[in-house]
Amino acid sequence: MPRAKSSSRTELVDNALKTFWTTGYHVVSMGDLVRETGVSRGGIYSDFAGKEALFHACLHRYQDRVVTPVFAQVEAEGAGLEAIRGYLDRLLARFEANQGFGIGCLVLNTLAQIAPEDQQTRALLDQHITRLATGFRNALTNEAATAGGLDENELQALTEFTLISIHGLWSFSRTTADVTLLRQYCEIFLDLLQTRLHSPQAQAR
Amino acid sequence: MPRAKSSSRTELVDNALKTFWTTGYHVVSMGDLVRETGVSRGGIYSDFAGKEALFHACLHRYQDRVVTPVFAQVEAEGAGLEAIRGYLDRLLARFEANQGFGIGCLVLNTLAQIAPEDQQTRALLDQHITRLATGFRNALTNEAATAGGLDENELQALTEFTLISIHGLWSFSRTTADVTLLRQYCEIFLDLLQTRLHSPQAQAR
DNA sequence: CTTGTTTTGGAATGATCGTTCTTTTAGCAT
DNA sequence: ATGCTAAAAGAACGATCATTCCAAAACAAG
Repeated sequence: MPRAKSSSRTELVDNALKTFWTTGYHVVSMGDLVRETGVSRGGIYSDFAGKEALFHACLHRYQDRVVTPVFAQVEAEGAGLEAIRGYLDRLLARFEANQGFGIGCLVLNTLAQIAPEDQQTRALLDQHITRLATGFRNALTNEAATAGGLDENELQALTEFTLISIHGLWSFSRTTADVTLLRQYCEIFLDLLQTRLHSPQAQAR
Repeated sequence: MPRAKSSSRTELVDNALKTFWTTGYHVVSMGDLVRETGVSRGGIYSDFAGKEALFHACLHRYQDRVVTPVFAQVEAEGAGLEAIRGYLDRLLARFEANQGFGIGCLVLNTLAQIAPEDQQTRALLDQHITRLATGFRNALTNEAATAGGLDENELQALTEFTLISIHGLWSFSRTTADVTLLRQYCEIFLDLLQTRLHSPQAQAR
């Protein structure tokens, strides 16, 4: 009969996630992971095929533990612009909770440092980005519907605009300790969405 | 009497820059650099203290060879919104010239993957971001002056907004091969700047 | 307590890293 | 041509990497 594991393996992934997130995949060594997780080399390799497999597990855990809590409301049925505002508020609160420079988003950090030939990891990152895009499109579509609706092209453009803005927010959060700047950005961004969604004539070019 | 070097060392840095840019600092090995630059290990170490010193030289070269050609017009005296539009056009043209996913900006890529304790590299990256911020503020200030002027706070907010938008553009360019999306984003972004700079009443909250 | 099984901690391993060093090659002055 | 000097090439080095393996500890069952 299998014995219960003394240290739950959810902790292993949680601690590995934190280490990968703050330090970056390539910089983290197995020795670092052993030290930070408190699990021996044998223990890690008994549950994961290797460093990369553990990292992939961390990417999934990141989705569940980090992304879902702040993003689920945007994905919810009936979500609108208020849901997007709430998402940004939660991001800003998270930025504020940390001191000093931010550590950014694990997915976007990884995207900037994976080897070009690492298709498997890239696929996982693409999944994350697709998830965000789908969520934002959901909220934007709902919001536009309350104001008479927008054509598909404009909706797609606003979805991409939102996605790119979020990329910028995460990227820039790594360079500043001043959350006020990020908050100002979010205000301008939300104003723009509000205008584009509710005053479609304003977007004529 | 010293002999003239057979292969100019500007080529060494140029080729190393390309390698670091496409592959990322930590993934690139000295063996890769030897192969990609055509310069032997001895040759590299005779000119640079090590891998990190060579990389720092590449960051400087990146400024001269990549950033300055597309950004100098924004930094020029009298630059305005047109200069920012031109900068974006040159970025988009660069995206379009490449096929497949983009490789992003060397500075922003590096920012996402340096070890937390690498203060020296971080300082170089901060210099780049400060340069961009200063350039954008220059152009935005000039442009606002033609329309009656904006207060310092609003100008600062627009500068940061521009900076964050550029971060988003570079980051997202790594995830898509469709330059049309990036172009749409730029259009919306420029519209926003135009509105904020020339219709200050629109920004009342 | 004893036995059988599982997990653990860390030594061992082969590969690869950044760096150094030695040998070979090539250029210039005499 | 010859001797001198400096650069080029890559072999060699120690350190460190991810991974494997094994002996010892910890637990469950009898």
